[in-house]
Amino acid sequence: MKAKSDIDFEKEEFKLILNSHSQRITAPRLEILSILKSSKNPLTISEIHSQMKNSKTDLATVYRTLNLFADLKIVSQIDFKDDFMRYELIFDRHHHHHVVCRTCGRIENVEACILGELEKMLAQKGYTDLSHSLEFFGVCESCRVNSITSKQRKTV
Amino acid sequence: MKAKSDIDFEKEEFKLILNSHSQRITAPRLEILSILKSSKNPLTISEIHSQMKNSKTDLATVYRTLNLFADLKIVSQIDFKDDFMRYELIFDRHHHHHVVCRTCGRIENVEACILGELEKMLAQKGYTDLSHSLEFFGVCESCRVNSITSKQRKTV
DNA sequence: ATGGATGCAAATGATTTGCATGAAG
DNA sequence: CTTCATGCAAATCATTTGCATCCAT
Repeated sequence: MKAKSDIDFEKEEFKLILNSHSQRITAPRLEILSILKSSKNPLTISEIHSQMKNSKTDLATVYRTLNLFADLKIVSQIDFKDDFMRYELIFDRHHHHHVVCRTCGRIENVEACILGELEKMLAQKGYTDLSHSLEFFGVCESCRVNSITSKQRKTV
Repeated sequence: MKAKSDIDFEKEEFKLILNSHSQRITAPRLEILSILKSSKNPLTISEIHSQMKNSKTDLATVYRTLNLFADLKIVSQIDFKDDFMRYELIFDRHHHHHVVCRTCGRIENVEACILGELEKMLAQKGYTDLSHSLEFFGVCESCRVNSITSKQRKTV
């Protein structure tokens, strides 16, 4: 559990971020930042919305806020090829990618990124302002084990 | 322009593909395969639909067909973070990625792929059945030049 | 005060689905 | 002749938008 001073500190940090982008400081914005900060994984809009204490905040506000944050590059938008966009804080974490288990959906970070060379190649071709998106998909160890177990069960 | 014998050959190829997956050979399926084969870039559903001669083919059929092809791994589904999925034939091309110009939308292939090492690392962590998606975004040379030109125009 | 943020409700638009019919094997 | 694909129309569902009100500055 967080101590009160930590909460205050966090709040000040969020206010600074909003101020530095000339954006108004409002309760929904602070709460959304706090939810994102305390999550290890990228979150969907409805996950964020359902974690809000102030339950009268409208879904539309959550959408508008995260679009704003994405434009300001406060969050990154992540696409796991299901029906939902996911959002993750950018500041205070370094660039990374994700592995998503195709079976249980668990998400792990992949810290390594060796795409510098590829981007260099593209820069030589004349591209500027380069970015990339990279996601991995697979079946994690525990899901593999479970699936083997259940196959054995079937054959018995 | 394609010679008749080429068209026949292509058609036979498509029939073989469908047969090998125990899928029925129908006019919409053959036509969609042909459109995909003749395109250099991944296509959206509505691009495919509007290129169909047999204009009574329903959009729903195009959706169903491409979902089927994706399940069978005849096409790959590509996500450029706009509102549309794109589809590209897998067979007869080797694995590659894309650069999308953020300004004009032009798409170029990126043949190099150096992700083998990263996937190996994930395999050691216990992941199986690995795949990845990788897309680059940037501003292409001609768009950069145009934008500089128009800035100069403004300052004059 | 006043411009921007929010809540509410309605619109949008890509994708999916139910069902009756028609074609493929 | 039976299974499965298609056309048509309606439904779904994430996301966006218009507008009146409220709040941060």
